[in-house]
Amino acid sequence: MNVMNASPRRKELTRLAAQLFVQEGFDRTTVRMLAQEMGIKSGSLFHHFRDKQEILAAVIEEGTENALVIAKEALSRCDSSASSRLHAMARAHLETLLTDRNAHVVALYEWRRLDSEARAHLGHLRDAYESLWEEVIDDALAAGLVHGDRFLVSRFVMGALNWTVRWYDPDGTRTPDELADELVVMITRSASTR
Amino acid sequence: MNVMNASPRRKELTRLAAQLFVQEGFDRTTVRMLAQEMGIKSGSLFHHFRDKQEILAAVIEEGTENALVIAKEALSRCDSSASSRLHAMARAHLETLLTDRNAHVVALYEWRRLDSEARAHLGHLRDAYESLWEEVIDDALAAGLVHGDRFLVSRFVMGALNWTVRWYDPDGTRTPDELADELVVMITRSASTR
DNA sequence: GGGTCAACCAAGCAAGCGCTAGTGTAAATG
DNA sequence: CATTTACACTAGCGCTTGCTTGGTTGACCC
Repeated sequence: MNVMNASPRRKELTRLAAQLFVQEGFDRTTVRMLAQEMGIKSGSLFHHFRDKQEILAAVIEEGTENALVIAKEALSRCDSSASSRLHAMARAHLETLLTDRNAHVVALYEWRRLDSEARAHLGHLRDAYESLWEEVIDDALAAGLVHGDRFLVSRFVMGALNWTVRWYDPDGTRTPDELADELVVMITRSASTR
Repeated sequence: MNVMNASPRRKELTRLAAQLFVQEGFDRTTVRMLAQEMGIKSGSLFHHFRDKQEILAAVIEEGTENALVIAKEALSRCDSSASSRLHAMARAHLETLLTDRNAHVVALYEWRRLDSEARAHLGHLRDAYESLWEEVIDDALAAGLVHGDRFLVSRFVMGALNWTVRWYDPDGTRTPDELADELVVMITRSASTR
C-alpha cells in the first residue's frame, strides 16, 4: 500500500476515480468498476488504497488543495484594492470549479460518505479556503462595495458560485471569468474597476 | 400497489422515507431500514411502492409540488411592485426549503438516482417553479432594481438560496424571512421597500 | 355470510458487494 | 548474486442487497 499521495500512479487512479464518482455516485461505484476503469483487477486496487473510502478522501483532498493553491496565487498576483481582490477570488473559484470539476462535484455531493477522521482532516482544508473568502468579503464590506452581513454575504456568494456546477455548460458561449464578473456586478453597488 | 400518491398511508411513508434519505443518503438506505422505520416488514413495502426508486420519486414530487403551491400563493398575495414580488419569492423559497427541508435536500442531492421517466416528469415540475423565478427576476431587472443577465441572475439567486440547506441552523437567531431579506439587500441597488 | 380487498408477514432467492489471502514477476537495491 | 519492493493476479469468503412468492388477517359490503 502507498500511504503517500504523491505516487504518480495513485494520482492517476484518483483522477479516474473522481470521474466515475461523478458519473455514478460514490455508493454505486463498485471497486470492480474502479478497477476496470484503471485497467487492473479489483483485488489490485487495495495495493494502492487501504479501502474504498480512502479513494474518496484522496479525490476530495486533491480538489481542495488545488483550490487553495489557485486562490492564494490569484490573490497574491492582484493589487490590494477590495474590488480587485473580489474579482480575483470569484474568478479563481470558478476556474477551480471548472478545471477540477470532477473532484469538486464529488466534494459537494459525497462529503457525508467520508468517515469521521477524513472529514475532520478535509474539514480543516475547507475551512482554510472559506476563510480566504471571508477576508475578501470583509474588505469589500469595509470599502462599501457590498452591503450586508459578512457571514451571510460570503455564504450567499459561495452558494451562487458552487451552484454553477449544476447548470454551467463549458461548451457554451460564456467563459468562467465572465461568469465571475457578472456575479460581482450583481452584488456590488458602484461600478467596480478591475 | 397504490399508484395514487394521495393515499394517507403512502403520504406518511413518503415523509418517513424523506427523513431517512437525508440521514443516510438514498443508496445507503436499505428497504429494510425503510420498513423498520415504518413499522412493517421489508416485503410489505412493495405493496405501497413498485420499487425503491418510486419512493424516491414520491419524496421529490411532494416537495416540489409544495414549493410550487407556496410560491404561487405568496406571489398572488403581495402587490405587483417588482420589489414586493422579489421579497415574496425569496421568502417563499426559504420557507419551503425550511418546512419541507427533508424533501428538498433529497431533491438536491439524489436527483441523479431517479430513472429517466421520473426525471422527465419531475423535471417539468421543477422547470415550472424556476420559470416563476425568472418572471420575478425579469420584473426586477426592468425596474432597475437588479443589474445583470436574466438567466445568470436567476441562477445565482437560486444557488445562493439553495445553498442555505448546507449551513442554515433553524435553532439560530435568524429567521428564514430575515435571510431572504438580506439576500435581496445584497443584490438590489437602491433601498428596497417591502 | 360469502366475497372482496387493502395491508401485512415469513421465508428466501439470485446477484452483487467490499475486501482478503496467497502467489507470481519484473525491476530496483544491497 | 541474493533480497527487497512495487504491482498485479486468481479465487473466493461472508455478507447484504432489492425484490418475489405465497399465504394470512381483519375490516367493510351487498
